[in-house]
Amino acid sequence: MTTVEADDWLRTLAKDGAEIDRASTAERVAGVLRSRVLDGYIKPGRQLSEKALGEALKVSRNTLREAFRLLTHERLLVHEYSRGVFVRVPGVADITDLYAARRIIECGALRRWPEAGEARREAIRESVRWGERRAEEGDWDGVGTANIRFHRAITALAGSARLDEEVERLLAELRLAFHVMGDPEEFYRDYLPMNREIADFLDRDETDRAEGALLRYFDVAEQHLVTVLREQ
Amino acid sequence: MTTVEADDWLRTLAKDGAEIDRASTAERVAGVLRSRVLDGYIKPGRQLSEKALGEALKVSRNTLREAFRLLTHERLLVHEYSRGVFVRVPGVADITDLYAARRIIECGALRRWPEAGEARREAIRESVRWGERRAEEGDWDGVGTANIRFHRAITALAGSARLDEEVERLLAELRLAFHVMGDPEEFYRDYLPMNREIADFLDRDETDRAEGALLRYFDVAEQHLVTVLREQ
DNA sequence: AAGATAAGGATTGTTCAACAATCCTTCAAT
DNA sequence: ATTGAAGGATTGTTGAACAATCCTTATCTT
Repeated sequence: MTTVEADDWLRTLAKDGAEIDRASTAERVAGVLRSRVLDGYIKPGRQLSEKALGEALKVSRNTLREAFRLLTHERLLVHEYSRGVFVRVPGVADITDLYAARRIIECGALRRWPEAGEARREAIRESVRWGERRAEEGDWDGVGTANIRFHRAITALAGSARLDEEVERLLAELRLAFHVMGDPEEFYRDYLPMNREIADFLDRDETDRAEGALLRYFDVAEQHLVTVLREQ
Repeated sequence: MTTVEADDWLRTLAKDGAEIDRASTAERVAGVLRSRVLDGYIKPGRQLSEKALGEALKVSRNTLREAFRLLTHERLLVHEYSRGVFVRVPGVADITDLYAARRIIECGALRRWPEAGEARREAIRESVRWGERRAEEGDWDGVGTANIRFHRAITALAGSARLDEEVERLLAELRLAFHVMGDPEEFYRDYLPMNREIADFLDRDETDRAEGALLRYFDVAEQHLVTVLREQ
């Protein structure tokens, strides 16, 4: 190991550390809240009181308000004038809209399979294999994560960072819906074989049939969510 | 005019007024800044000083910071730790990504033409007619606005509010690029006939040919923007 | 002349306290 | 049961203060 090599990895590490330290407190708070909302610790409908949260997180109300503003654009929180900030409760209309958007984006991206590079293609296959392994071990959280990775990988076929970002937002909102509906295990179990079907069609370059299968997935998933939400 | 009817229009009017008054100062400031950035009054690259802007708009620095947080997610502003907030300067990579995203979304939405309602179809036609009238009167700002309406109308074929919102963001970012490049008159003049072509294909239900024309528009427009930005 | 270092000034990031505005809850009157 | 008033809690905004960071300028060294 020469000095030049040592300099390289040290420089990389120093750069990573610098990026971490340069996040403002408001951004850090937003990150903590985002995680807590997405993992279901803070449930949909819950009010985020400035006073209580400011004391708990030991930050000032102004800093907290900045963090809230960062999160409302992600549609995870709803800001109501004079009433406060709440975790969004997705309704049936939200689900319908989310799936309408996903159909356009993900089916459009899927059509890019013929010109996609091998890394992007492999990401789709790997997410399916990973989900199947998780299912064999009964790790349903892992299956859910694999499903998200599958859909991210489809979107990534388009090669647009902005599209990836928007799909992240859509998927995050869908996670709120899961928290409303409770245990999503049977949700994921049924759809893993559909992901396998889509990936197999793609591997045979049968893009039209893959798109048809993806649309069927969206139809079934949406119907399932809408039905469950209607029962709440 | 019966009392029932009178109650209806009064109630509607009172509701409109209530919505207007319930915007917080931070949101109002964000709206003012958004408009100023989009119409090019505040140019890409300009720093928005909290001190100067707070004095000019007669709001406190804390309120201004909230407004900034609202705008950074729209990708109009860039927030740099300890250095301040700047109007984003789009580069070539941004343009490439913007058009990659638009190809997926707008072409995907265009495919929904066969099942679209008449109102949505008419919005596309009307935006083209409107642009042609603006061009006859030499109103190039109006032509630019009509072009934006055309693309909004295409997106609206998908019937998703979230998609509409995302395309608004993409189009807003593109307007920043126009401000970098200067007078966009010749940009719009050349593309008005392409919009007409697309609308005519749609009216004949030749959706594939319309999509082909839309892709050609994206290719030419992107190339034009990239070329001009490279010269700056 | 070019590069490095230090100092000073300006701006940003955060906190705190205060007050106004608004909402929500409770209680009393009808 | 409904309405109105009062009180309490929370949100929205302001301004001052201080710490942290960056940028500019001046000085020193090579």
